[in-house]
Amino acid sequence: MPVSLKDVAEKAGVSVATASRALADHPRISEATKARVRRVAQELGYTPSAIARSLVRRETRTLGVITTTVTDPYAAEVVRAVEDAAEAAGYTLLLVASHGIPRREVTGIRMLHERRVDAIIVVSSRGADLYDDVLNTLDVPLILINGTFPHPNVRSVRADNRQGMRLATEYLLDLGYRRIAYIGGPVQGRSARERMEGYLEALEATGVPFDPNRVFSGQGRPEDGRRALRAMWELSPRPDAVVCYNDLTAMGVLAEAWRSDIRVPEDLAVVGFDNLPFSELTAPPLTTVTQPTEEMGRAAVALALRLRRGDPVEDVVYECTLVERASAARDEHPYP
Amino acid sequence: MPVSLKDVAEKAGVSVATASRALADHPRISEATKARVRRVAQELGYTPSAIARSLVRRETRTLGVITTTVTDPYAAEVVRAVEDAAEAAGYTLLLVASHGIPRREVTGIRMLHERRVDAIIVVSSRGADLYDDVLNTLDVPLILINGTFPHPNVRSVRADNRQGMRLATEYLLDLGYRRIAYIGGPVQGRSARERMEGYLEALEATGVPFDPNRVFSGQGRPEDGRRALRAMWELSPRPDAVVCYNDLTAMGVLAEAWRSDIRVPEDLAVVGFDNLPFSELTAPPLTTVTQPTEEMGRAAVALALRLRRGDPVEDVVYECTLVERASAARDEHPYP
DNA sequence: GCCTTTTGCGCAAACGTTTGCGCAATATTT
DNA sequence: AAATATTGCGCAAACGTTTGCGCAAAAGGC
Repeated sequence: MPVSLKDVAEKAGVSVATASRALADHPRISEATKARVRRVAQELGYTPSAIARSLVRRETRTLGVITTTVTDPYAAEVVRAVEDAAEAAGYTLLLVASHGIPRREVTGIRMLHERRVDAIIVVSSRGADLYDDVLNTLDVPLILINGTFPHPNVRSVRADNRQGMRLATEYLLDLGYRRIAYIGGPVQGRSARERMEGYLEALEATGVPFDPNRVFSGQGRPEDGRRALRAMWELSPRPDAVVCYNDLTAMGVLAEAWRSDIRVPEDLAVVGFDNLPFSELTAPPLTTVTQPTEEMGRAAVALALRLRRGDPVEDVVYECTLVERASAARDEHPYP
Repeated sequence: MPVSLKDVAEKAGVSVATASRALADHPRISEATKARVRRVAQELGYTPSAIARSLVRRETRTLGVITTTVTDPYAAEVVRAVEDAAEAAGYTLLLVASHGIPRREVTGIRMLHERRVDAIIVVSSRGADLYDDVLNTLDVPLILINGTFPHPNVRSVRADNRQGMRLATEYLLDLGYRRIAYIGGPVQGRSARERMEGYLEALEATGVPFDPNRVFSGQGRPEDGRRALRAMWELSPRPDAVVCYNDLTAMGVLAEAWRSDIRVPEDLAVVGFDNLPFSELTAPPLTTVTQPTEEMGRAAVALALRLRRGDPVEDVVYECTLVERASAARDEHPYP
C-alpha cells in the first residue's frame, strides 16, 4: 500500500538509484529528470522511509531523552530546551520516562540504543551509579544534564548548584536574616548534595553558626515544603527565613504558610531554586535562583552531536543567578 | 563496530536465521542452541537493531505525539498519561512540539510519518483545518485529544468541555453569585468555543441575564487572567465571581488579585479549568474542573492501536467533574 | 577529427533483521 | 521394517533506501 521509491522510479521511467539521487538533488542528475521524478513523487504521495534510510546511513537523526516525568515543571523546561535545540539541528526526540526509578534509566538507555538513537540525553539522573554495566556494552554518546559519570562516552552539562544555593543564602544573610532554615532534596541526587553545600558555605563565609535543627529533609515535592514548615514552626526560636531545595518545595511552604496565616515575608522569608514559570504567580511571588535552561539544552545537544562525531568535547557548567521577588524582603526583616 | 546478529551467529556456529529464532524463543529451535546463542549474544554485548526489525516487520512500535509544548502543564499531564499507556503496551514516544503554530502540526505529522510511527496522537490541535492535504496522501491512524476531524483514519478522545464549564458556572450560581464574569481561551481552538457555550448555557438555565461586558478574551495564559482582572475591576458593578478558560488564566487572576489586595473569594470568587497539579497550591487553593487525563491517555493509545489493526473504533468523550476548593466560598458570598 | 573530460544514468551491494520454505535427521506409528 | 510425523536447522528473499563504481554518450580541447 505505501508507495516506495521503486514505484516512483518505475513511473518516472528511471532506476531507483536515479530516483533517489534526483530527490536528493544530486548534481549529476539532469534538471529534466529531477523535475520529472519530483513530480511523480508528488503525484504518488511518496514519503521516504526514514527507517530504511537510517539502516543504510547508520544514523537516525533521533536523540533519546530520559526524564523522570514531564509533569515535573523543571524537567519539562529542559526537555523543551532540548527539543528546540534538537529541532534546529534537524533531530527528533524519542522520549522515555524513568519515573525517578534508577533501574528504569538503565532499561531506558538499553531500549533507546536498540532504536539506534544517535545520542542519549538524561535529564536529572538518579541512577548513574548503575551505568557501569550498560556503558561497557553499548557505545552511544551519553549526555547527563545535572549529573556526571566518568566515562569516555559521557559528558555532562550542569548548573553550578553550590554557587547558586550560596547565592540564595547570602542574599538572605545580606538582608539581615540570621536564622535561616534549609529544606533539602532527594539524597540520591548529586544536586541535592551540592545545594546543601552551598547553603553551608554561605553560612560559614558569613560567620553565622550552623544549626542542624534548622535543616529538614525532603524530596523536592510541595508536600515536603508543607511538612517542613509545620515542623520548623515548632522550633524556638523560629527561623526567620527558609531556603528550599527547589521551587516546588518552596511552593509547598507558601501554600502551608497561607493556610496557617503565617505571613511571607514578614514572619518568614522564602527562597526557592529553579525559577519555574509559576514562581512569579505565587502569593507572594517567589524569590528564587535561576539556571540558563535554554542554553543548557542547546549545550546538551551540541555536546551530544560533537561526541558522536568524535570531536573533542568538554563538560560545561553554568553559573546561576538570583531573581529577586517579594518572598524575601529588603526592608521589613526584623534586623536593621 | 556495533555487533550484529551475523557476528553472534558466526561465533555460535549457526546461521543468522537460527540465531534470530533462538533469540526469539522459537519452538523449533533446540534448547541447547537457544542457550548457546543467548550466551554468545550476551558475551558479545549484542543489541538487536530495532530499525532493521522495523523495516521487515513494517511496524516501529513507536507512537508519534504532537504537543504545543511540554511546558504547558496541561499538555504535560496528558503526555505523561499517553507515555504511561504507551509504555504499558510496549510502545515508545516520538515527541514533536508544534509551539501552537498550526502549520507545524502538519509538518510534524509529515515527519512522524516519514519515521513510520505506528500512529500519531495530537494533543490539543490548533491546525486540524489544515489536515486535508496531508491526510489524503498518508494513511496513518491519527488520534486527536481534544479535537475532532471527520476522516476514516482519525478518531478523537476528548473531555466534555461544555458540560464541564456548565458545571463550574452552575456551581457559582448555586452558591449565590450572580455577576459572573468569563475569561475566554484561544479562539482557534474548539475547546474554547465549547467552554464558552457551557458558561452561557448555565446562565440561561438559571435565568441569569448574560452581560457581554463581563466576558474577556484571552489565550489561556496567566497574563490574560491578570489583564482581565484589571479590566473587570473597572466595571460597575464589579463582578462577584469569574470563571476562567483554564487554570493558568485563573492563576493569573489570583496573582493579580494578590497584588491589588483584592480578596479571594470575599471580593471575587475564582474558578478554573484543568485541575493542574499546582492548583491546590495557590492562595487560596483553586476550585476547578477536572478531566480524567489518565484515562484519556489510555484511551488515546488504545484507539490508536485498534485503528491501526483495522478494528472498529468509536470516538470517546469523558465527563468532567468539579473539585471544590477555597477560591469560591459556600458561606461568605454576598447573597443569602 | 582524435583524445580527454564531463554529464547522465544504471547495476548491484550493502545496511541488519525476519520468515516462508525446503531438507535432512531423528522419532513415532503401524 | 516401512511409512509417517516431528524436530532442528539453513537458504534466500524481502523490507526500502543509499552509494561506489562502471559505462556510454555528449561536450570540450587541440
